[in-house]
Amino acid sequence: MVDLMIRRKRISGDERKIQILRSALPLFAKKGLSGTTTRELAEATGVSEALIYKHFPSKEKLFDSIEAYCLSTSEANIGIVESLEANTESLVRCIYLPMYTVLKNDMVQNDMDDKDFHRLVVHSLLSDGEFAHHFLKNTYTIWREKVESCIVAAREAGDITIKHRSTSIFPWLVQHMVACYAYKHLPEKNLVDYGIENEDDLVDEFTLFALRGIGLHQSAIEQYYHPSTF
Amino acid sequence: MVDLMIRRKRISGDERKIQILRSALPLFAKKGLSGTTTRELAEATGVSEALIYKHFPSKEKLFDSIEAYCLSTSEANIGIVESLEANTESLVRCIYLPMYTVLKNDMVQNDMDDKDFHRLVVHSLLSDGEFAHHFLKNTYTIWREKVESCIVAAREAGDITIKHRSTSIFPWLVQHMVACYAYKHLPEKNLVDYGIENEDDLVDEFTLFALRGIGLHQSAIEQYYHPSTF
DNA sequence: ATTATCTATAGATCTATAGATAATGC
DNA sequence: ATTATCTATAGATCTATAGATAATGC
Repeated sequence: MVDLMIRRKRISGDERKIQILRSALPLFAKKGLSGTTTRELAEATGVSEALIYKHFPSKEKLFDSIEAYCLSTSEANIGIVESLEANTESLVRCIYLPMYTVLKNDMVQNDMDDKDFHRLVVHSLLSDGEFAHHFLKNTYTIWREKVESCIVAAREAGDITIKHRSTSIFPWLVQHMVACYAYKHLPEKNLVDYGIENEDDLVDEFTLFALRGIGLHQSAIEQYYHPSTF
Repeated sequence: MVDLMIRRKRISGDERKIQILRSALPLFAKKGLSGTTTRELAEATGVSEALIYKHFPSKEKLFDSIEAYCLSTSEANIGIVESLEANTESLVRCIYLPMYTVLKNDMVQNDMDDKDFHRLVVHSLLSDGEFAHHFLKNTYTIWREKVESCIVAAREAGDITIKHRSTSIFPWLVQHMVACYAYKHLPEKNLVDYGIENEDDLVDEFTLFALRGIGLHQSAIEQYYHPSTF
């Protein structure tokens, strides 16, 4: 009762705090706030439950901290997008980018962090949507504005001639395509069969569908869509 | 301790069972299996917790029964789709149908059942995906096959000329568009701004985007897309 | 007699805290 | 001396069952 205490390696408070955040993330992502117990959280980090409460006042606050942590560490490929000029070529690149990022990441790697991030977003859709809102804002706002200005430029260049009621709908529709792809790939079970094996071909088809959907002329698509050079 | 027992109106076992299923559905949909307590389930139906266990052996089995109940009562507009001939006009109608169904339902009515159904699907995406799988199969299989055969017919009629790697990808992309629309509208918080107020206009833009994305010629779209007559 | 329903409660588990102990760094 | 960590446990809550009681239908 005295010297049986099993002690882990002692590390600094800040280090341990981040360790807890990191090991709690996949648990909360998969089982949600209510589905994860403090016992599981402690086991995942390899510490006692009491230690978790030294760093976070409650399970809820730990969950909140994880969301904040995720948002702070997610800086999309914004730099690339920001530097693009507003023209038809950039439009093609802008549409290709999220398709490539999401479809290739989710298929190829076992990059569980990406999946868990999406799971947190989906959990948020089932609660108040706050986290989903911040995620969409962080990740997509600049990209969306760029897409819109490129659509305007493409129209001025004569590469789009059909009438649009709104340009802002298109980036959202593209986002919907990739988001739903990601969501449907969260479970192990295969939910969709696109009839396309090759990942690059799938990215192609998603991108071409979207570009046609936006109303970009086939000639412009053929001129500017060369994924091998992106 | 003897005659203080508060008794509800006594109804038949089968009736009560369905009553429990129905009042448990919105709870499970919103808070998930682990987030809903037996106490809440009992209160929602207005019976004791013990009575719930007379009808269902466990909370998990009750949840399973709710999923089964939902699947059994969801018969999409399959009849309409099945009767359509495979041609370009049917393609346009087929794409319009889910857009109209989901976008109008979710926006106009306070038809909470539809939202809760989607919530159950989303919860399923966070677990094993079984329910989502059955939902997709039930609701979309016949529709998907019709869309594919219509695409083939439209190509034969000369209304689609671009090459496709696969026809089966297109119904899925359309499904993704409406599914993600529904998911993003689950929380009260407004997550997306399409820049279009009018619901019919929004259905239009979704549908036209998809039809163009499939590669249907603009002339065919103009010829066949007349939502007011659908 | 059978069925629907309740009260009461056991036993498990979960969240959170109190208080002790060992390692670290000044 | 301060900090990191643990054990032990209180108190709440949750799932599920046992057993009693009242209403129904034959």
